[in-house]
Amino acid sequence: MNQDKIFDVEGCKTCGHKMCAKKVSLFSNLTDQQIETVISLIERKNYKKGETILHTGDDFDRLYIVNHGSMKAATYTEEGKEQILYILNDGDSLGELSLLKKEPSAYDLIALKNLYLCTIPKNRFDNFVKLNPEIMLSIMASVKEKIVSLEKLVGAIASNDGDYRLKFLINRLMHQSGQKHPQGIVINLQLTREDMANFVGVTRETISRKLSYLTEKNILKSLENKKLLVFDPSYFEES
Amino acid sequence: MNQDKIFDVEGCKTCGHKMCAKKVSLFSNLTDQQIETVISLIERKNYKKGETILHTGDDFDRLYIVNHGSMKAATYTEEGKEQILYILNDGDSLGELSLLKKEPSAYDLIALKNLYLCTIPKNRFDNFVKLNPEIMLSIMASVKEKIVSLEKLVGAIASNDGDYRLKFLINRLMHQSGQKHPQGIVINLQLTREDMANFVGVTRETISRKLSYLTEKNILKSLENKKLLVFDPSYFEES
DNA sequence: CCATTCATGTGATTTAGGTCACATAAATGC
DNA sequence: GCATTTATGTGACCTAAATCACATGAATGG
Repeated sequence: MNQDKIFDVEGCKTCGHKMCAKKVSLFSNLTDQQIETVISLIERKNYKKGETILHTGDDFDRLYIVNHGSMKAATYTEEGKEQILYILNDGDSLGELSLLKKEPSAYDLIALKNLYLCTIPKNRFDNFVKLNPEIMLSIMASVKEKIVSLEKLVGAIASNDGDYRLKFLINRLMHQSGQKHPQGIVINLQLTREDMANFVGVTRETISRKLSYLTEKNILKSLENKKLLVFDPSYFEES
Repeated sequence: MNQDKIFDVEGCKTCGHKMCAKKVSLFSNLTDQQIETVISLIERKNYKKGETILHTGDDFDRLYIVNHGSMKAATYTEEGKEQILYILNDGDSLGELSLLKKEPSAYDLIALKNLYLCTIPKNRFDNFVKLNPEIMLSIMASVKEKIVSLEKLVGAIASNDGDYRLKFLINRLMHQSGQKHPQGIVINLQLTREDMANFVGVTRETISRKLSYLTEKNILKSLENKKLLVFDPSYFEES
């Protein structure tokens, strides 16, 4: 069987044998009927860890939905330093605004883990929206979430305080993808230290040192496979 | 005549004796008929420099449109440091997403100059959108602009490079509100050094020093009334 | 119009985090 | 399973900008 690049996902890893579009917040308010239609519009692909899904400048003409896995959206400075703007995981979507018009992508999309990705081509989605304008509200909610998340990121980075930036990062990751664990909360996005650094605007050395410190203090520790186990989530909650 | 707080703007300062809603990008695609309707929904108020229009936590249940003047939207860190997220001037709007639902404001809105402000209460605007759904496209365009602008701000601040942050700031201000001048481009937003600092996440001292340096190099100079005259705009263009 | 507040410029000092350098460890591919 | 690449930890050093301090200048309000 050709597992090379494209294959048909039998179903989502979490809920069984259907793309569980309902857990995608963008689709959470649709009727079962509408969900069926949405599912029929979807194209599925999978990507291996590290693979680039879309390059800066390529046509951004799809709605991207992470079925299972994680990916980052990143820009690059003139000197080549990566800036991660979004980290997406199960159920997250990107490109709601590609509805407007096809445009060259402002970022690279890169898989952080093996990725089961669903996309809906712009023209199909446009069509669906025309026939089901109620979804506009969900789209706006999703876009609003992105704005709020960017506003908070600006605030965290502008603080110029490494400890605060890291706190913000862990807090964000916990809420976005934290899973219960007997000893606390596990973050399993398979981010490298460099990814973390490139999200909050510090160097990998700084992340490394600060994580060492937090490990020493028994606030968290790293597990196999780039997982992070947070013993004391409250340490990262905004005070 | 009571000029205290509320008064009826006869018309916009720029184009004569009508609120020139057409120059508001949000309304740029509406028919004259629709524009008339929009105008009928507007409430007008004016504010003096420094006045707070809305406090963090107050109901954010209006669409705000700057008719004439400028204002900032700012959040505050735990230690009380201000972070400016948006600087709005003539024709700019804020609160397109208040369409979704009334929510406590995440920021303070504060007038930077004497401000002629138009607002449309949520329920009226909701109603208009229902009857004129085409405007959704303009709303999304406006929201998209905000996202792009935030993404760029993140990149600029995350660079951790003071010179670059300032370059970004001046570049942004030039494009947003720059006016032609025989010797270059004038920025007339009446931002204090501290405002500039609080937008790009540095201290006022740093802004002060870097502006002194640029003045020495004849790249810009400050004029009366907190105006900035940029002699060499190309210096600030992204390379 | 004067007094007080607020904004700005600039020096001196401190410091967090960047940079460079290297050793070790983990992952990957043939 | 070994070799090469990629990721990580940590020390030493350096630098840009924060901080502190103060003088001057501009704006504001009674």
